Order: sequence, then C-alpha cells, then structure tokens
Amino acid sequence: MQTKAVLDEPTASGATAAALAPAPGDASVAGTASAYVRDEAAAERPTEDRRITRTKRALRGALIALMEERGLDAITVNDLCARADINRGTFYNHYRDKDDLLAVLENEVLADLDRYQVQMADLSLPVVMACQKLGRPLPLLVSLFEYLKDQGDFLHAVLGPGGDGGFGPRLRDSICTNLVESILHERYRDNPTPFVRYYVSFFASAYLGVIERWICTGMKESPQEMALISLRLLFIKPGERIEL
Amino acid sequence: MQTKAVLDEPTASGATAAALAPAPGDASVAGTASAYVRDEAAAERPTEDRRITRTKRALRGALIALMEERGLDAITVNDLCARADINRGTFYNHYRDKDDLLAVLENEVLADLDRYQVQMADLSLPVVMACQKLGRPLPLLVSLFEYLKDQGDFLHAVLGPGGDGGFGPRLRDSICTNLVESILHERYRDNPTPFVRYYVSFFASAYLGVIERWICTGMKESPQEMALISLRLLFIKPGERIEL
DNA sequence: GCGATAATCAACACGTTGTTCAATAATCGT
DNA sequence: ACGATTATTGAACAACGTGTTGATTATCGC
Repeated sequence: MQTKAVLDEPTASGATAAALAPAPGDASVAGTASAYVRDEAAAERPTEDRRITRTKRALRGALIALMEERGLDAITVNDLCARADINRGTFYNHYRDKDDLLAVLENEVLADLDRYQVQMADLSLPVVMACQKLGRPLPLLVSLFEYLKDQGDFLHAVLGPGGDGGFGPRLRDSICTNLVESILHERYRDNPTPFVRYYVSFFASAYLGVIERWICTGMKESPQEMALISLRLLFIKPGERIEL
Repeated sequence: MQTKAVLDEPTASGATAAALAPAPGDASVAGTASAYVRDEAAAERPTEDRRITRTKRALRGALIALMEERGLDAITVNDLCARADINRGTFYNHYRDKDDLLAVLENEVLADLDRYQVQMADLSLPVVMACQKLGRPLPLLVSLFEYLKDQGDFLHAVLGPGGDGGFGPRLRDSICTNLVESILHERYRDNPTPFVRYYVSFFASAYLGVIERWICTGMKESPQEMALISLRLLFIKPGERIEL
C-alpha cells in the first residue's frame, strides 16, 4: 500500500503527489478485481435481468473464441448463436448485427479507459523523471496495465490477427496520445508545430506497439514490469548500452 | 543527383557509401515514376492482355474509391463490379472474392517494399548518426517515402478508417521492424533480451505511426522532409527543446 | 484477318440476413 | 410462493449477396 508519497526528492513541478496516487479502479489490494463493466451496469440500471446478462456473456465468449480460431471476417451470426447456445432471434434482441456486438464490447473497454484520462492530466515530465530516478513504476501505468490484463482475453482476440484491426488506433488515440501529450510537452501542447504532431504520433504509436506486443505474446510480464519497461523506453537513447 | 558519397567524415562503421546510395526504384530523376507493378508484371509474363489490365485497374480504382466512401466491410462484389463497370462474372475470372482482390493489391506493395530490405542491411547506427550530423536525410528513407507517396491513393484508403486495419501491422513487420533492427543494435540483434524485443516493437510501431500519420493527413510533407523528420525523431529526447 | 481469349448476360442453387409470430420458460417484485 | 412481466425459443419468410455455369459477343495478339 504505497498510497501516500514515495517521493520526497525536489522536482521542478507541483502536483507530484496526486499523479503518483493509484488509479480509480484501485486494484492494488484486491488482486485482479474484475468489476469494471458490472459496476457501471449496476449503477445506471436498477438490475439487469439475469437472462440478459447470461446471453450477453455467452455472446461475448463466443465472439472471442471464434475470433481466435476463425478470425472476425469468417464469423456469421449463425456461428455466434450456435457457439453461445443461443437462438438467433435472441441475438437480434440485443444487437443489430455482428459488428454491433463487437462495437459494444470495444466501447465498454474504451469507456473504462476514459476514467484514467483524468489521472493523466496530473502527469508531467518531472513526475515521470522522478519515478525513473527511483526505479519505481508509475502507479497510473501499473493500474492501467492491470486493467488491460483483466481484459486480456478480449484484447488478445481483438488486437491479434483475426481481430478488429481498427481497434488498435482507437486504443492509441484514447490512451497513448493523451498520455504522451501529458508527459512530454507542457510547452508545445497548445500550439503544436507540424513536427510536434509527428513527435506525438511517434511516441503514441510506440506505446501502442508495446501494449500490443505484451498482449499478443500472452502477457508474460507483470503490470509492474510493464510499467517499468514503459518508463525505461521513454528515456532510452539509440546506441546506449542495454542492461537487463 | 546526390548519388556518390556526401559523407567523408570519419565514422566507426565500414559500409557507409553503400548505405547512402539511392534505393532500387531510383525515382530521384524521373519524378513520380509509377512503374512498380507494371514492371514486375511485364517481367514475369510475356505481355498481359490489355483487357485484363484494364479490368484489374478498374477494380483497383473501384476498391479504393469504395473503401474511402463506405468502408471495406460495406463493400460487396456487386458494388465493386458496378463501380468498375465490370460484369460480375469477370470479377471471378481474376479474384476469388473481395478479400482476395485486396490481398493481391496489398501483397504487391509489400513485395515492392521487400526490395528495400537489401539496402537496410547496409544501414547501421554510425551511418544514420553521420546523416544526422550533416542535416541530410537518408537516401534510403527518401526513396522509401517516395514509393509510399506513389502508392498514396491505395495506402490512404487501406490505412485510413474503412481500410484494412490488418495492413498496418504487416507494413510494420515488413519495413519498420527490419529498419529498426538494422539501425539500432548490432549487439542485441542476435540474442535479444525481453526488453530489447519491446525496444524494437517500440520504435517499429513508432515509425509506422509516423508513416500512417503522414499518409492519412494527405502527405503534405515531401519525402525529403519526412526522411528528415524520421531521423530527428530517432535522436530526440523527452523534455528537449524543439525548434521548427 | 484469324484464332484465341476475355468480357458479357442470364440463370441457378445456396447460405446468411433481418424480421415476424405464437408458444414456452425464466425472472422479478411483493 | 404467486402472478405479472419479460426474455427465449423455434419456425417461417422475403431479400440479398455469393459463387458457378453455359452460351454469346467483343476484343486482343500476331
């Protein structure tokens, strides 16, 4: 429980304590807490009918499984219903078509990730440099990788071959771009030159690549390790000696 | 025609002259020469029937146009044939289905890009550092961006929304990864540690992001500018002052 | 020009789609 | 536990896109 302040070194910026606090989900104690979607579903509606919940969960599983083995393009609504052991009419009670189902699941993830953006606003270069010096991962990044790991089965299917393909860029725009913009500039954020725009695209895509690789290779590294790796990659220089 | 050697400074590596030579396509004089596909088609077959050429060209144009306005998923073979002013039976004389047509076009581009990989083997960190010092773009990169620009209409459609989505990663693995591996290590290329693998993914995806941004924003910058930008991005450090 | 070959047109069976309906089963509030 | 509500089921339907076929016409290479 490193909640308070692990950082007393003098840094050039103000709000370091806020930026080092854990993320909204706060899965630091309870292990892998998977109450992301359910929470918001239980919050906005009284309670969802069990049958509906069961149907949606079955379709989610069927979509993931079929994406892994056949690829998205080769999936029909028939396949989904057969795999989910669901009548085809039931499918159309909840989703317009195959792409709608996928879009709903994707949007859920992106909506969850949107919550982290508030925390990102508190980030700044001095903050991350401080963490880098201490050899500590950014709690925000740890929390983020933990969330991604919780959604591992879905993300592995969507980001892999046979997945959506269009989801990667959305993930990038939703997370990486804001993260990079928060961390890197402060000065060029307002009136970005053409080069700065490429600069942001460069690092945003870079971090998406890291995330994609992590997920597609089975998430062998822990969220803490990934947060550390991400931090190191930001400061590494070409030609520099790489230990570890 | 900066063909020979713009570089006499002492560098730590050997084959700098070879690495600074222009790429196989050599479109430096003839402007935007678009004889990539045709050349190899004319090389492998005696001559292709004009009718076939016309059909394929029409289908290529139709696919690109429809991808831009409707998106790939919303395109049917009927649509393609209607737009191309082609009978549907004719379509099936040349392609198995919609995805086959797209795959053929994609593979043509990737095959063209494969030719650049020979040149990339001659790259090394000292070479690119030398160019960086001189403020000159890597001729290989200039040539590469020129080729991408020639295929601009196709790439814009495929990489944009409504495009393939799966093509980005293939482009990355085909070009960026090898480019990064050639340039960056020499020492870690043989036995890459887990971190080095992320390191490569990081920069490979970063450069794909730059390419994607360039193409999707309409290729405003010249290939020379893009080569310079790419070079600068390699050496830039976070927090560093950005002029231009 | 002649032979070869590609494009056209119409027609076909087939699978998927999206919708409708009545009947059945499960869930929820009390 | 009950009744009212609501989701699921199974079947049928027309509409559409698919991939193929065969006969006919137009175009190409030489």
